[in-house]
Amino acid sequence: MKSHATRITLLHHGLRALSVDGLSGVTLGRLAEAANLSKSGLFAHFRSKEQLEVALLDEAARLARAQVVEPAMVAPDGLPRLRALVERWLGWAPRAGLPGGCPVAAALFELDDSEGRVREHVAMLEREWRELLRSLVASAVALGDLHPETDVEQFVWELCGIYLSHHASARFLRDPAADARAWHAFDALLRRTAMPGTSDAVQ
Amino acid sequence: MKSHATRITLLHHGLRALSVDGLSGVTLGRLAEAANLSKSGLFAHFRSKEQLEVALLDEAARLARAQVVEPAMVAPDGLPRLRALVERWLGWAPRAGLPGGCPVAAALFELDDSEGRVREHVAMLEREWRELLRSLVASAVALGDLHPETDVEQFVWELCGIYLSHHASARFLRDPAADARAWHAFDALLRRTAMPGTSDAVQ
DNA sequence: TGTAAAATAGCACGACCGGTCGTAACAATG
DNA sequence: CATTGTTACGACCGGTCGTGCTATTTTACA
Repeated sequence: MKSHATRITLLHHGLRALSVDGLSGVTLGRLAEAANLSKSGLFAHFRSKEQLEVALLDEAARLARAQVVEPAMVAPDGLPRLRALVERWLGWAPRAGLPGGCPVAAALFELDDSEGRVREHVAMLEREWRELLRSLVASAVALGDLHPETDVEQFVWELCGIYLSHHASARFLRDPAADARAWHAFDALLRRTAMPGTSDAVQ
Repeated sequence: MKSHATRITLLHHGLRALSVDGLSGVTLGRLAEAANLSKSGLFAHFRSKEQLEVALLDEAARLARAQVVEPAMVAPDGLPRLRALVERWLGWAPRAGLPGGCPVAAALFELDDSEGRVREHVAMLEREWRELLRSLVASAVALGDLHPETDVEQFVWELCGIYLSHHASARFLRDPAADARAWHAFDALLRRTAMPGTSDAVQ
């Protein structure tokens, strides 16, 4: 019982550090100090650095589900729900109380040339996320909010580009217009796939 | 004279390591070993880790200028030149002989929550790069290849999103369709800003 | 309340980190 | 030829890394 509470604390502080410093920036020593625990006490919870990293990524995904996905799911199915999700997705990390940026986005660039379990885990999370996006876009297509021949995969790919560009311009360049740029891009993407005349249809 | 040759070697090996492991993954010890030099011998060239990182980022920019910008500049001014640049930009790092991905793109996500000279240097490089993009887009507008009321800043912002999404899908997800997705997105962006009817004009 | 089990602390390890030291070979310059 | 500055070496600094092993404390339950 006590163990569970301690684990919560560790994941909490670990996720904060992860969002700021990235996977390689989270160290056992610093995390133990932040959680008021000895390094070996911490080590007993996660039997390796690798397992800690996986647990932290899962915690990030759990938080995103709670703060981004679930609230968006109350919106009406179709385009409104997709828009609600994007609304909560862009810049979700600070809004969820994290001091840094989206840990998964950062991991995409930190681990792109690595191998191993952690990379595979990030890949799985990212595939699941894109699958969620695909299902929302597909619903919008099925309900007639988007052109019936919309290339769903392409739509999701470009939406991810908007998210990454927003992350870079908001967090790194600290551009106050980042939100406006992202919405402008998203609206243009919607316009493209909504109007039959200039559609994005597959041949 | 000998000093210069050694420095070239160090930058060469350092840039390779940078593209794979990121800034924090480049260590003095490993770089010295890769360049067959003692750690203190290496230290005589760069008087701190920070200065090494700045030098490596400059080297990456220099390489990009030679492999991406200069070859593209021979294309006719306007849209052809812009297209030529994008052609060489997407996936330029491996094409330039680097074993990993674009060091600057990775740095955007590695340093987004840090402070200091290195971050400022990356910010400068990124600002310069976007300025180059802006000038090419503006030329395409001036020559009538794009709608006269094109929002140049927005165009560049979305183009950067395409680059980042391409980086993520090509390098992390290892999606073979990454190139096709990026070109599809770029073409759609061009179509949007070329056709007066569905333009992206500022009000 | 006694006791087994779980949770945490203490300590040590080998490796590596960025960085400094004194020193020596070498080049260029006066 | 003497001097000076650069380049490189090897040893070493205090610290931190991830990870074991062994106590000791704390908790949960009979």
